Amino acid sequence: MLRSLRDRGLRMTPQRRAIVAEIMSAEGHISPPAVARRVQERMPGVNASTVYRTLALLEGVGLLSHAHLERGAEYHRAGEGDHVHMSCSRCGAEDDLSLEEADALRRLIEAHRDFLPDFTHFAISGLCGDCRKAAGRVTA
Amino acid sequence: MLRSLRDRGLRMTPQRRAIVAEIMSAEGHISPPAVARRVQERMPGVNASTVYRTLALLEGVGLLSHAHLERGAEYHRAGEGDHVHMSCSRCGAEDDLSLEEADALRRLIEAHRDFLPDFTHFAISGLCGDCRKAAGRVTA
DNA sequence: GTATATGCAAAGGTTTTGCACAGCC
DNA sequence: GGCTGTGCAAAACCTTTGCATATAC
Repeated sequence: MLRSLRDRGLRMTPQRRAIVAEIMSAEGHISPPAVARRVQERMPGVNASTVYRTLALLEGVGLLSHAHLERGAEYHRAGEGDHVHMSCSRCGAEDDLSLEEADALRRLIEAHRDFLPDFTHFAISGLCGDCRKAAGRVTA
Repeated sequence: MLRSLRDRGLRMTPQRRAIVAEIMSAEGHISPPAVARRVQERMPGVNASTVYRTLALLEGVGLLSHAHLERGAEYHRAGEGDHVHMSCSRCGAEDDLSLEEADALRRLIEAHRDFLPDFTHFAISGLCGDCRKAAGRVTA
């Protein structure tokens, strides 16, 4: 991944190393402010603007992607680990859908519309099993 | 709808009337700052904080819902008109999916997971037909 | 040595909050 | 008249930007 940067005439600075390390070590997604906080713990003085610029840069190169979850944009390693986020609007529980599973959704939409969906970009909101039962009791 | 408020011991003020009117007249979704701007055109002096408080209130009562689109949260009348937003990540084109169409997606997810998705809450990102062809030419 | 990256500071935008006053019921 | 709602002002966030300095290559 360092190579991706070098090939573009970009530099591998200590700050970038730290930011990359933090995102790679974070399982799943992480928000820019969270990245900033964590990086600053290990490397005080790193500025938030550097974090934002680096995240945008790494996304531009294709190393990272961002997705929109309930709390806002979150970054994650691009590629292999991609998956669809499902979050319960009632209790906040999170679950994932593999790309294989999402593929069935994709085909369904393509059958109706001339549109190629990317379900990894926005989360899918809804009710988890437990909350569904609970809500049913209250509402009905 | 005024009744929904009265029944809760809530008051129908001119500001609320204006805010409700603005959202109901807006086809589709509208962001809080946009609501504020429009309301202030007709009723100068209405404060943004009033708009935010009112939107939250109306959502709590069930009159409004908000959805997350590419540009952030947007409010819309709850109920009937609900639909799924699909937006092209390349050109920004928007298209909708009816709830009937979305129902097929729902069933698919329910078949795999114990999760009841609400596709109206987050948009679905992807490539529209035109951009898909265009992107295909470039990438492939 | 030079172009890139960073820190700093400031600004922009959205959203929230505390408080005193106004106004709906 | 009492309690809710509003305006105002301030603050809390998040994010972006301009510029001088530092530094990777």
